[in-house]
Amino acid sequence: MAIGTSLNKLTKEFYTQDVLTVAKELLGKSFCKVNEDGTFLSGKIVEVEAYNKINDEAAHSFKGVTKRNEVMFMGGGHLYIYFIYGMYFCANVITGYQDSGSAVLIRGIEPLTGIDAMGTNRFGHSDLSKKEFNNLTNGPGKICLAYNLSKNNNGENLLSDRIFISDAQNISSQKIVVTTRIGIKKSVELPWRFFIKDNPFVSGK
DNA sequence: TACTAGATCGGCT
DNA sequence: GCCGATCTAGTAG
Repeated sequence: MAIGTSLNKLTKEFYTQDVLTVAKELLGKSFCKVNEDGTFLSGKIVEVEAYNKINDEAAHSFKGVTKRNEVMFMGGGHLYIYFIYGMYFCANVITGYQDSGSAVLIRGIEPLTGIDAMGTNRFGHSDLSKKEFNNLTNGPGKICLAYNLSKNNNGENLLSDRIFISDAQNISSQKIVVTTRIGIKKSVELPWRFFIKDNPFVSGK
């Protein structure tokens, strides 16, 4: 908890902004988790995608509240974690006010601290090869494995001292690349994927 | 490097 | 029943 309180944690006001604003401004910030044994996991967010209830058929919230997506309507600053393809989890940051149904999917992270623990979570061992290190957190499913995030963490509050995001200098707009989103079939034309140019932990190509 | 298929299961039609 | 906001291992070139 000392760690959580000493860092410059993002506030409720940050998360209640518009989903596209939050998505862009999350780039460069540190996604942090404190394990029960005190291990501090953190990494720089380098790739995100925005999802929105309005005009976005790819969003889980598009058709309204269900048991599965109810966290998306709980208001900015919550963590929405869902199960996909029978074996993986994906982590999203909820944005906007209550009932917004908008979220930012974390797709790429550059590991900073707790790398040994992340390696053990993902590959069963630390002391990673270069190849393993480069594949540690460059994708949404990989991030959840490395941070050991699962259904249990669905709905957690990012204003807590166990899982949170700490502030950092904004990435200059010249270093932010905007493209369409990956891996979806609907609303594919929306340019709502943002990543840091030339960063090796961006997923895909 | 590039493409293909397989793993595996909860949510929704 | 069907299919997905994924990842890996395998094969071919």
